[in-house]
Amino acid sequence: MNPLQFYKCLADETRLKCLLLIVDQDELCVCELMEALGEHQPKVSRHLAQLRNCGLLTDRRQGQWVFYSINQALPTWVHTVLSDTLQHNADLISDNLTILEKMGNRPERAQSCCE
Amino acid sequence: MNPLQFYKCLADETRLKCLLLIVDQDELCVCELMEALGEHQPKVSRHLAQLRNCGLLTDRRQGQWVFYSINQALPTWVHTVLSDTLQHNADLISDNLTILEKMGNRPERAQSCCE
DNA sequence: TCCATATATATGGTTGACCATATATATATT
DNA sequence: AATATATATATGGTCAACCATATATATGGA
Repeated sequence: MNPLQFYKCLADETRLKCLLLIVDQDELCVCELMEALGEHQPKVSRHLAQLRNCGLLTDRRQGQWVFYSINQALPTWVHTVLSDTLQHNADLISDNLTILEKMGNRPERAQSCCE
Repeated sequence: MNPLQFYKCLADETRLKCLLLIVDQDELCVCELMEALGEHQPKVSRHLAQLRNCGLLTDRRQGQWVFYSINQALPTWVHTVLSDTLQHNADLISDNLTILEKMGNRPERAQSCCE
């Protein structure tokens, strides 16, 4: 992971919040992120695609939903930077987490075959 | 330190390299950074001013030179991110460090009054 | 067909590059 | 000491490139 590319990914409010929300929640789908952030679907989708193309996120489809999570193959220092940032700036997404928890109709996560 | 502003500062090659070089060398002046990066003076000066205005760097004038260093008042997580980034991506500035070490006429650092 | 998600295009705003110039200090010359 | 010059750094203006957003449309599964 090239640090310059990595920090460019973090240098946008929508992307930064998506990443921190996903770090906190392990896995979120586009509609949950839309709701939590109060942003339109194409905007969220576009930024998630960019984060996936850069290798920061991986996605898995389950029925109609696409769930995004942090790419576990990333080097340790990248995970450290992300969790340090969240830990010391939890207020940045606290409102979004509150909205997420109040959200109705959150998609059920199916167990994957081997869990 | 607002994380978004922080990461915007890191999301430019000139600024990222300036920061990592200064983390490595503790303190550098504009002419040393120009030489190490092979960039023109106004460009380097502009980016350093931005980093100082955001609170990432502090400067001290000594004769004709202005030395920049990391603002020690920054929160710990910021220092951690910077040193982690350098430690795991040393190759990013290794060429620049080589140039710096070969540079002639590097300004002498005066001891401050209390050291 | 409906719902969730992705993509294409156009537009507006931001940012960095570049050049010229300004300021400030040091050194040299008279 | 006064003046001229050199060096180090900062800043203002313009332009082009890039990026984010919005709208509209497309895809793909239930």
